[in-house]
Amino acid sequence: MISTKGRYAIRVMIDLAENDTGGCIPLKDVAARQEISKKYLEIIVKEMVAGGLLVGTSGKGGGYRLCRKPEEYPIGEIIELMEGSLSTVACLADGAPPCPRAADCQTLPLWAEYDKLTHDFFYGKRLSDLMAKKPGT
Amino acid sequence: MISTKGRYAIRVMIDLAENDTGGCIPLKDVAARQEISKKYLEIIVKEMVAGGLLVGTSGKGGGYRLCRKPEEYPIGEIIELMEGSLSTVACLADGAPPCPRAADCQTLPLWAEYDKLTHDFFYGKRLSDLMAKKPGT
DNA sequence: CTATTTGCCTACTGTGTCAATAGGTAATTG
DNA sequence: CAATTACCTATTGACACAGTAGGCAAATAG
Repeated sequence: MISTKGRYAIRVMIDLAENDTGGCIPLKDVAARQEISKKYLEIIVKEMVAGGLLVGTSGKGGGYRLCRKPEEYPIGEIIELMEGSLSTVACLADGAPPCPRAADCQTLPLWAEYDKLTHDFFYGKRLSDLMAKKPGT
Repeated sequence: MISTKGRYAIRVMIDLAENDTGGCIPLKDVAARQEISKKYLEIIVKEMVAGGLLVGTSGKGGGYRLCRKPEEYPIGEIIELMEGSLSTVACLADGAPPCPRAADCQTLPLWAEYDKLTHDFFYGKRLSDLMAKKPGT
C-alpha cells in the first residue's frame, strides 16, 4: 500500500510542474489547491528537498520549485524516496538482511518477478505523463 | 507491502499441496517444516478456513487439507483474502468510501493502471505454479 | 531598518496494524 | 479415558501513519 506520503508527493510535483512560472511557488498555494494540510505537507516536502527532487527557498518571494524538467522525473524515483522502497516484500527491500531461506524459498521467484514488474512500471512513467498541461505552454 | 500473513499463507498452501497424502496434515508439521511459529500460524490458518481456502478437522488424526486442486487456487485470491485487498492505494481498496476528488484526480489513472497490472499478475499465477513437486506424483 | 513572508526545525499525539505470545476450550480418535 | 488436534479470547510491545503545534531562521518588500 502506498501511503499518503508517496501520493501527496506526486501531487505536489504535478502541482509545481503545472503552475510553473519560472520562480518559486509557496507551499501555502500548493496546499490550498491540493486541499492538503500545509503543516503535513511541510514534512513531506522537506524529505523531497533532502532527496534532491525539489529546491526550497526561504524568505519573502520564496517557495519551492522543480530542479529538473518534468520528463526527467520517473515516478518510481518519487515513490521510492517517500516510501523507502518499491519492494513488495520485506526480504527484497533495500537494506534488508539476507534471508537464510532464500536459497530454497519457493515464493521468492514470485516476489522477484512482481518486483521487477513494479519497478519497470513506475520507472517507465514520468512526471510529464501525469500533467494535464504540457510543460512550457 | 505484503505482510507475513499473506506470505505465510502462501507457504502453508504450498506445504499442504506438496505433502498431500489424501488425508489431513496437522499444523504442527507445517509449522516445523516452514519454521514458523505454530501459534501465529493458527491465526492465519483460521482466516483461511473462514475464507474457503482450506478445511480443518479437529481431534486426533485431524489437521488441515486443501479443498481444491492446486491449479484451482489463484495466488491473487490468497493474497486478497489475507491482506484485505490487492489495491495499492486506499481510494481503490475494496470497501473504500468514494473520493470526492476522483473526477479530476490526476493520479487516479496511474493507480488504476497499476492495480490492473497487479490483479492480472497475481490472478494469472496458480498455486500449482509454485510447487516443486507436481500434484499427484 | 523593520515588518512580513516564507521555509525549516523539534517535539508531541492518537490511532491503528504487525507479529507474535499465552492460556484455555471443544472435538475427535485410538 | 487419554492423547491429539483444531479453535477461541485476550494481551503485548514495537512501530508506522497521519497529522498537529509552536517557534526559529532566512530573505525580501517597503
